[in-house]
Amino acid sequence: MDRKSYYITTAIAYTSGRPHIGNTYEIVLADSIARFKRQMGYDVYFQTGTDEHGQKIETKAKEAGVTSKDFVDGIAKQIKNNWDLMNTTYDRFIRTTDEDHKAMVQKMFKKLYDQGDIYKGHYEGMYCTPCESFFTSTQLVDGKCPDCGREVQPAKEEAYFLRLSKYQDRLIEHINTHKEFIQPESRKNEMMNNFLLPGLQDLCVSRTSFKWGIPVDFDDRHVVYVWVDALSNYITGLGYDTDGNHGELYNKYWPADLHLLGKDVIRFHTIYWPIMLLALNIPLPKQVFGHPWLLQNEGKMSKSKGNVIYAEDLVELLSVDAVRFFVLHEMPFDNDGNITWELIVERVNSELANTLGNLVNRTISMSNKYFDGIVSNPNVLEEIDKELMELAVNTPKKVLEKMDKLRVADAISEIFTLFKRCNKYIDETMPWVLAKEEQKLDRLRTVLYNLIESIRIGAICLEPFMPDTSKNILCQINTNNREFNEEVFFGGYESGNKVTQKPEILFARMDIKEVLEKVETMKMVEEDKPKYPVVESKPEIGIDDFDKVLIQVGEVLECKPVEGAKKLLVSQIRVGGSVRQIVSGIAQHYKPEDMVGKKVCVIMNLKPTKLRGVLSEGMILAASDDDGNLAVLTVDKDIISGSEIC
RNA sequence: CGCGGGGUGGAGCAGUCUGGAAGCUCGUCGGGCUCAUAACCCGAAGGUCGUAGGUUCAAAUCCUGCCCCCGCAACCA
Repeated sequence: MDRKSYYITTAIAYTSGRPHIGNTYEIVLADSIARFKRQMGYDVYFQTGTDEHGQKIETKAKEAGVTSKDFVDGIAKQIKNNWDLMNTTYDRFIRTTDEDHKAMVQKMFKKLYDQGDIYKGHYEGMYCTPCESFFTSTQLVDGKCPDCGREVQPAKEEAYFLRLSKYQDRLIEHINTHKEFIQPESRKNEMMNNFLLPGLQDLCVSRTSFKWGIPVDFDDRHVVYVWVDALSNYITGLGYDTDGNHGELYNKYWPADLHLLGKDVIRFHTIYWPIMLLALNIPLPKQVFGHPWLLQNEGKMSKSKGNVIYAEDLVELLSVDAVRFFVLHEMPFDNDGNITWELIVERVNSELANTLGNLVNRTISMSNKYFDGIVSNPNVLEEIDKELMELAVNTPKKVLEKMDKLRVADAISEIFTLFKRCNKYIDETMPWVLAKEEQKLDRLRTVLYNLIESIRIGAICLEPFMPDTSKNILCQINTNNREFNEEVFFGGYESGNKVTQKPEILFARMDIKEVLEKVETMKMVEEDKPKYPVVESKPEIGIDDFDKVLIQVGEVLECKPVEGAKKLLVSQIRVGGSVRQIVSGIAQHYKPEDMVGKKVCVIMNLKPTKLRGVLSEGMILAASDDDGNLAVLTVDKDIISGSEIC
């Protein structure tokens, strides 16, 4: 019998910068659902990846002085490393710069154009030339560019449009008849009231203002709008083909069971994407879930606010599972969650160290102390055992119920309720008292067996959320019975097994003061890292271009300030047999007497000019960074004045 | 009157759809226990559920007005 398939995706991450804990949350959330479905016996395909095109990336790459491709290669690697660090089990990491993806997006665009769903038109709006961006009149701030504050002009640009209007009624119908399509429901209302019911404007799906994108193959002045490009990944990654020659994965897994994404991009996934699919005559995904954000102190995380928390830092201080636990447990279903170091430490101490870690530790310790680690079940039950046993058996069911509603945080809480009940059970049964009386040893054995068995069931339930911890616990109690089963019965633990002799601390308690100090230290290290200057790249030149510049070594004979100028020094420089007078803007960095005797590099064939009325016959080469530091170029070894630099 | 979400003991949240004695985690205070990671278990204090009205035998929950916070507003990905 074929197992039921389950296709889950995350939104692909935009490669404009280093991923922070909010990005990491999404992949961990998706991973926990994917793992859970696998545990339930589904044949799961889990896709994630990176969205790598667009103007923003082109600009950022330019600032960094690298090609767009090199830029996204670097970030994509960072993102993938981050996903791997978090122990996520994706099946494919797709990049929108992958050749198979690019080729199919072009075919899709062409097909939509051929059938008339994409048409050529004009985009009109207010244009800001320095920002190379169009804005609607409502976006303008005081009639000026919202980004840079400069004047904007009305402008018109040729562009391709997707006929959203044609499909909007079908989409509204679909949303109304598929209650589960958009989750949580509040997002559905938002989309309906804001966009669908007032009526959709056709979407501009091409750009000519920049080049970093997938070219429209029949009109190469245009590149495909990044969202059209990005959303397509969900089917191109499976081998969808416009001609119907789909890959095996596509036939098996599409339509997707769940698109998981941040609430900020829900519009793209519940309006544009379904309409693209409708136009291509492809079934719609079954569910789109817009998860909330992880916020830090009442504000969205952003680099400009300097309040960004990175997963790598968290993992370094805690552990992968602690971080997974925190983000999964702390994030409510449809409200934004908070993340602060104080909150993290509190949760780790209270839930992981105290409730779970200590429970496992004390139970194993008692087994060793009283029975040399042998856990057996003589079945000397008492009334008091009932509640624990019932709860243990019901926990997997409760987890399933919560997971079916994507209530991941609640699912985890159910598991911890069981662990808390175990702790209480220890106090109720008082094993240390039983141990004192010979005739109560079988009762003691039963109590410990009940605990180990409850821990076993809890640990199995924990696997999707905290895979390492789950495995660790099951190893420590030394059981091979690790199958998740909804209809679990109490007693699956192999009676007579021997638990580990030395229980390992699962989670150490943390001290908030120490943690904050370490965070400070990490921040310092971060700040100590060199800040590379932003240098705009220039067009490629040949060696012949370089040859046009004559640079020679010169020796500074004398140097004095230029009268009336704060920044200028005038130097007499001997270059070979002749002496040149050169004015340089270095007065704030060098004293005149420091310059004398230096062997500097001089551009000789620069057109002479007058600065502050003083003749300058060339230029001294110097390097400067973004913080205003400046250093004059000198030669590494002593070499005779007049030597050419080549 | 653009749209959506939120305002519940000191902190973070659930409960609101389907009205019926206000719940969870942390913190505070008191007690118990000693197997364990100063942990675990029990108990207590602390809330007029943003505010003003309305419906009802009964409202955190339904209706109306107001105040405050946050997000979105479609060429920003």
